[in-house]
Amino acid sequence: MEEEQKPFLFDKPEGNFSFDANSSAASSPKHLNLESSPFGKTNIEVKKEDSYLFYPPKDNSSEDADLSPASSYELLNLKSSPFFETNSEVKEEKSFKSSEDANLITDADPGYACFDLSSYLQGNAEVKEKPPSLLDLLRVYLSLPLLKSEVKEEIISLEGFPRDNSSDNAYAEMESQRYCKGKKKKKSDASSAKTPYSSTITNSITDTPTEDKNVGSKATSEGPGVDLQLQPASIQSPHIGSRWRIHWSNTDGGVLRRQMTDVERMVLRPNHEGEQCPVCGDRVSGYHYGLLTCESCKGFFKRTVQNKKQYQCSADANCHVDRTCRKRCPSCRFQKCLTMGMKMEAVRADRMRGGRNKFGSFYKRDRAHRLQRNAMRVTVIPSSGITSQPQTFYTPADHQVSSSTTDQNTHIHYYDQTKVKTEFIKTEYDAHLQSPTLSSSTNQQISDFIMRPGYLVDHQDSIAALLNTTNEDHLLRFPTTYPLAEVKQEPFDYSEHHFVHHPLLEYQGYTSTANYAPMMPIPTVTTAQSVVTSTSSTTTGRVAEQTRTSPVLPLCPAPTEKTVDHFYNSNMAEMCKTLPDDSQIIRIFNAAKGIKGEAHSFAVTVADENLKVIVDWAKNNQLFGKLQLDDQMNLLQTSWSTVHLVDITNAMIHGNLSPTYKITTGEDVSVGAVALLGYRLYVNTWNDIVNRLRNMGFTKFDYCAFRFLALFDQSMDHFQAVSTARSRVLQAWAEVRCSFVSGFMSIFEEIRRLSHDAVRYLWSLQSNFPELWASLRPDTSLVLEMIKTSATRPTDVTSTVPHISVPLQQTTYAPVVYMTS
DNA sequence: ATAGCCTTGAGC
DNA sequence: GCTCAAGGCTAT
Repeated sequence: MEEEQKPFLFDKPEGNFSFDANSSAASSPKHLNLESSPFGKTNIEVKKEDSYLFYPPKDNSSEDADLSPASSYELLNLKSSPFFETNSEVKEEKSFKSSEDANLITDADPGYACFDLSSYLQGNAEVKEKPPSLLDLLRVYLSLPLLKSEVKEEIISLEGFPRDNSSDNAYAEMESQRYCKGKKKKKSDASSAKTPYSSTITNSITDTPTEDKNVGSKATSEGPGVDLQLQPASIQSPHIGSRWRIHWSNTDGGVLRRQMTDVERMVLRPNHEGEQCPVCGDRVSGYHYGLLTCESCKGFFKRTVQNKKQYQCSADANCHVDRTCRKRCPSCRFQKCLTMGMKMEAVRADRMRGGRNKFGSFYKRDRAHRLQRNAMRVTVIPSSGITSQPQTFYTPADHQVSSSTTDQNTHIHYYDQTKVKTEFIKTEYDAHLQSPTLSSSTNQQISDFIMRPGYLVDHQDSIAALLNTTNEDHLLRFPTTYPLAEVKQEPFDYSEHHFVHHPLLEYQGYTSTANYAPMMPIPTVTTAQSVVTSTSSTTTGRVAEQTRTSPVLPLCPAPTEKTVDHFYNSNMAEMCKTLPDDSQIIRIFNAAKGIKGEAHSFAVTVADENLKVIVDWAKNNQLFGKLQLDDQMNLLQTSWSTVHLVDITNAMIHGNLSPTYKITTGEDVSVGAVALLGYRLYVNTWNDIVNRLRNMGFTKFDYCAFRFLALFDQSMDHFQAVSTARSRVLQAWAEVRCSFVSGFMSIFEEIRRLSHDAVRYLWSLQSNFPELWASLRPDTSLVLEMIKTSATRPTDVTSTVPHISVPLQQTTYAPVVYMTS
């Protein structure tokens, strides 16, 4: 056995181990059997030798094993593992609390060994003879290798697009299980445990679902392990709180794994998953009445039309509509449904159920358009591994995207050369379906544009394409939108056109054109405008002319092959792809507001949850990965607060967060107070920053640049990886902004300073308001531990950003109103 | 009234 | 026979 294993040790010092998974299958599924874990019998020997150990699949001859992530022979750092110190003392079976950790171990997984960082955060873990600090756990997490890209590809191939015979079974089961609800989906298949390699995807997906609402609390998931891939929900819901899970399982050959990253989740995402309803931002459930919308807007639209409801807006008919307030003004909600493209005629007068409607071909074409459009920016992950540079595909055929004559099969012909390519297109396509980040203000611009007279009649497909493009497209002023180019050749003048036919016009109560998307220009965006105008030298003076009549055109010049080529090959576009889903921060806020505690607890909970997102994002960055582990830790401790503030700032700019959140104490906490970790003194300053950036036309590119510049904090510029990252970001950013970045940079510096002030403030609570500090549960908050560590470590002379050393001027943190709640 | 889940059935 | 976008049902 030992001889067989040696090849997997590579050139690491040999750490002997003898592990027989078969001999130690735990009898109780609720028990953690350390003895059966790779740590169980190897620990002592490894201690003597080295802490590193490659863990091979237990059965290489298995066909499935070849496809499993086990084939990547992951590296375990046993010394860093939380089991390391405790293991020798736990010779026999050690159990988790079944009540708390039922979600960790499924019935289908006897012998499942699992260590859950979330449990540690909650203080629930049993194995804590010498519990590692939260920072230790972070170190473990960072030290874990990334999964190999082959795994992703195999998963994709099994999900099948187009399906092949080999994937039919899994696919069909997925489909059938879509209709199994809740507990029915729960795995109770004991045979799964007996045949650990029964499913390739089983071994590939270690994602563990957690209810979105359960941020920071006990996960209610069904647990990792066997057959998760057959539960779409497990892949679908990006979840908070479970991302830190690291587990080892008997059933899949003994691989220490980490949670899927956002990127991987995106790659794995099934249709519409993660997409946001263009009306309210909720999760899209499919095409409804002509548009990809959520279930609630579908129902709302149906009820409204079927019952011929007439709503009256009590305000100015321009109420904001999002998931949290969609019930508030049905008038504006319905208006937005129509504006976004829902079709009243798709509601059947005869109420006949089932079957297909006349929009079938529209949906199909729309899908094809999206697919083709997004194929243009496909990045194929080379099978050789994650270190290879992605290759960007670009095809001139995509210039015809959204043309009504586009052959929907074009992409298939073009890309079906290899399975991997085709399948990856699917995931990219899915990922870009109605971008979750399309802000309402952006939508408004779009609707302003499409509602211009004459446009609807001749450009139905174009409208659909336009409406369904990503936020990135619009925010970046890069067209979706070859059809747009056509349109632009004939500048519009509102005064010369009449409104076109629309079902709305025939609907009593909605006959006023005033109910259409308002024609008022959006606030002038001088910076963005000048940048884009200067970029599009090929579009001639027509741009200037259009500036007067359309709020959109000047920001969205007709694309040239050059500009499009530049965009789709730009580094910035690649960087943007790594950003977390915009809805992430919304979910964090919504979930955290339910956590018991006052405003500071709310803020710290939000920060803790977002920190996990930030860590995953950083961990997946190549340059970040080039840093030594200690430097990674230091960098994160320095930069997390700025990244966090940037995230909330971006969400606020684009209207993704409500201004205040009511927490369990009944208090309304402003987003600013949360963003600043409870430091309300500077909330107005921050609000001002938000407004200024909004008025400057803060785009996703800018957000991307801010986030990277925040992570790779200037104070760490003496590291090669950091300085390289910073210069790359600045260069890419300057390219897309045509060097007009100085205004943004000065505001970024303000944000950076604010974030550091906020951290100092929070730390000051420890001495100034010990009770409040204690109420924040510093023992279970990674954020607080980071702050504490930064504050108590020796000052780094190379840093330009002072570490928190002493509580600042106490007057600054006078008891203001922090204690009101 | 809302919104999540369920049933239906034409088209593929 | 499968898909998926219709309508229906029902707990809240």
